[in-house]
Amino acid sequence: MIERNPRCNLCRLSQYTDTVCEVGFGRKNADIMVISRMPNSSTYQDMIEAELSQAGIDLTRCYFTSVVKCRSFEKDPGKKDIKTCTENYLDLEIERMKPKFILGFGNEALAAITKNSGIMKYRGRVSEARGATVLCTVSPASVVRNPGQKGAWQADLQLFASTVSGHAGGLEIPKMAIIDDKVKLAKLRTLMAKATLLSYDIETAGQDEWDPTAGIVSLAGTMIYPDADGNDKLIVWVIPLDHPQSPFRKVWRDVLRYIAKAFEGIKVQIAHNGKYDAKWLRVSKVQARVTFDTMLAAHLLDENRLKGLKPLGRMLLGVAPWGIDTKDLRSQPLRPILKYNCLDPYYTYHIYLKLRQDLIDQPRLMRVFKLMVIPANEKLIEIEQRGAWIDPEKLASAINVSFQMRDELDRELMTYVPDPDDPTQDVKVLTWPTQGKKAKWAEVNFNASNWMRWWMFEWLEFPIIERGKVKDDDSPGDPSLAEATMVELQTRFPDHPVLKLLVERSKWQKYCSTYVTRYQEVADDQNRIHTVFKLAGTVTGRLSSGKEDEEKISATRDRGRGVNLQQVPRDPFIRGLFGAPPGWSFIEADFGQIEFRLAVFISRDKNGLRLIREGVDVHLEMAAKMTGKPISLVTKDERKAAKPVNFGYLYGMWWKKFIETAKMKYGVLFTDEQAKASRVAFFDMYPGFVHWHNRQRRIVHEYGRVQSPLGRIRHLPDIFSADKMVVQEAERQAINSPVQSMASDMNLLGMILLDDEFKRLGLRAHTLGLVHDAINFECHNDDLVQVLPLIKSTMEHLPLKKKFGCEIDIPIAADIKVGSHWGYAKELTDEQVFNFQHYYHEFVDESRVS
DNA sequence: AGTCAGCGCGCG
DNA sequence: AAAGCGCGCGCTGACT
Repeated sequence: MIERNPRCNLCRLSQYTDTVCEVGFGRKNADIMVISRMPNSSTYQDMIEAELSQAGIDLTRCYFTSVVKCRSFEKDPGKKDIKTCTENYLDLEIERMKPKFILGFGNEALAAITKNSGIMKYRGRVSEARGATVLCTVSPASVVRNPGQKGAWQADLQLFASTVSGHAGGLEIPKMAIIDDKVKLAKLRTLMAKATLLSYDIETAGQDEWDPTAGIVSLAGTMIYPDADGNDKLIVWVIPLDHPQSPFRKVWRDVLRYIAKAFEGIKVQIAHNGKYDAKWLRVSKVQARVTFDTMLAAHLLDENRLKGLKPLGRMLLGVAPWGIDTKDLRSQPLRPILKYNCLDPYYTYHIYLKLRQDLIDQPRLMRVFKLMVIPANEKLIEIEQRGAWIDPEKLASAINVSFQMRDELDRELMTYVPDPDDPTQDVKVLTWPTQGKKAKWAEVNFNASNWMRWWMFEWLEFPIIERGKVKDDDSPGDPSLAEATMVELQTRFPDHPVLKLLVERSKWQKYCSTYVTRYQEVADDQNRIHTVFKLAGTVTGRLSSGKEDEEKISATRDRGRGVNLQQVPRDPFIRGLFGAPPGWSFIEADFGQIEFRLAVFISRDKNGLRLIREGVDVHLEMAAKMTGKPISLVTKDERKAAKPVNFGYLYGMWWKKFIETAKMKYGVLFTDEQAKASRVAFFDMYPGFVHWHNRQRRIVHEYGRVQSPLGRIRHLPDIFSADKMVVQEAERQAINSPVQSMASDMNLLGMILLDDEFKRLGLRAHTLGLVHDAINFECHNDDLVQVLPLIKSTMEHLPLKKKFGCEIDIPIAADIKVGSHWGYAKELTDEQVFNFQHYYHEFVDESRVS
């Protein structure tokens, strides 16, 4: 094959290895090439060989080689090393051997073979490159470090084996019925009316369902219906809709309306990420529902697994990835679109059969699925479609103010910037950095740019306090320009005006870029802002908020409409933009100190139970304990400083981090001794937490997973890692997860029940969104008197015992705020909530009429 | 022009 | 020896 060169010194790695330049080994005319990132240790080589044989690969057909040829434990290969080494060795090996199949391990192998980067994205995909069929997956080192990856890793290798053997897929693909004329459509509708189950999927074109140029390209289903003898029959069908080659291209909306009623009548409606499909279909007047979502079920059963339809198809059904490039479907030929559109719901149906059985085998999870996940999904469809109202006048003025503030700060800062064309004033100006290949002067840029680093640390000569990650080539990381650095510099140079200006500027810059302008870009013609809430976006069961994955792809332009409504700055300048339209009020209902309460509930700490039952402010209590003062003398700042103590130490924070948090978030300084003492004080106050932490550690070490009191499971396979740091991380997650999980499930359940009640009682109130432990509503002013007490009592008395067999023996508090706008909503006392008619005028601005 | 990692910061 | 947890996303700069 190729010669090794023991004197090779083309890259740095040769200096860090015992054996310079180990080339590949194995069969010389092999048709399978296995490429690792560097020459494998015998452990990893054994691991790979064992798995490959297990998957059915004949090892004598293989040639094993690597991207870089020097193995080093001290030094990770950098980009340059990889490039140099590949060009000189691996490229030759591939060229000479001409393998039919290539298996790559790790991101380095992926990059060397396919020029792509991002192994977590590209893993497990079969593609063509270098004249071979290629599959890449994570490296064995990564699997050992994070044992949670093992299952998916084995599935990748099995897929590779089945690709090699040519026996792809365990499912027979049935004939598809293409519904392309009126007669077939009428027949389909008749079958639909009888059907008991439908798995459906749509292909779409256009930015989102409200885009005037948007359309549903095709609708496909896999359907179960009884035949004349009452036996279940399966049919796979697809209707071409808004596509140039479709017979229905001009009447596709009518076609959907024609089948709507039959569709809506089907009892079991299955989809993968069905919220997306349902939203599109509802815009076209088909009230599609999701009674079983395979993505949500897969995620609930194992939150760590890949939950896309294709990976699930590969892992659960053993089918090879299918599909087409979904960009601009209307410019592609129709036929393959229909074919692939059919496969999605067909495979979804088979995944459904498996996952449903898995849930039946785990009744507690099934309960969470049926009582929490599926109803929440239904509510979220409506919440996302309704959107949150933003005040158009306030928004317009906020945009003006934000830009004015930022530009004014820029102008002030510019007085400290030298003129680059006037080197006479100071020779240092000659070091003004360049940018780009043509040695162009860098523009002034007060964001975290290279120019900014020069200006701060060379021109203004501030000391470098903190640096970022060390680079690949061992050069030191970039000097930090984070706010924490600025604050630290401020303590050293309190009189320097630049620091204050910069901290202020970064706030306004963020408002301009991330908030106000974005809000205006995405607001619809009713001044509503829409988000996408994901029920499978977090490992704990919390929702995440933002946009569809597809919308994230284009980086700058066409950024998609989805906005994260869980990170709206608390500053009333921003939060005050959101509200309720005239005639309506905005309500925020949040669970007070919920995570702390639940930690006490779960740990059974006696003192914690007592404090909570007595309604004591735990932060105030901690402040008193830390300062040694009686509660009445504790200042506001001291109480503020106690907050990070409670929340940090609760989840395993160490005192060093406490000092940082206290300084950064609350501007309170602590010495090492005070910090250590605060940690002691915390566990002294809540001794039960120590035992609870230990119990969680014991459970996770034994079972590799923990469960929340409502039944949600967090799998923590990393607990079996050989890396101590990884293990400890998993231990802290085992402590945090059940608490965070239960809190967010309570919030979710509260939302579901309230939304049901509003509908049942005909109250004009809607959920606008969820923020982890809070629910935001809008409510017609005339219905506030009924709605406010309903919200409070529902949230404080959730039927957890009835629904999840979990009896809570501590008080739960829902704090209610009302106002015309979120940022200005005022908190109500219990008396005000339950007798709102007497306080109406205090909280409702009647000059705002609809 | 698009992609990606790293940083930094918004929220609970 | 070293240690909160959970998210999304805009910007920069390097690269293709």
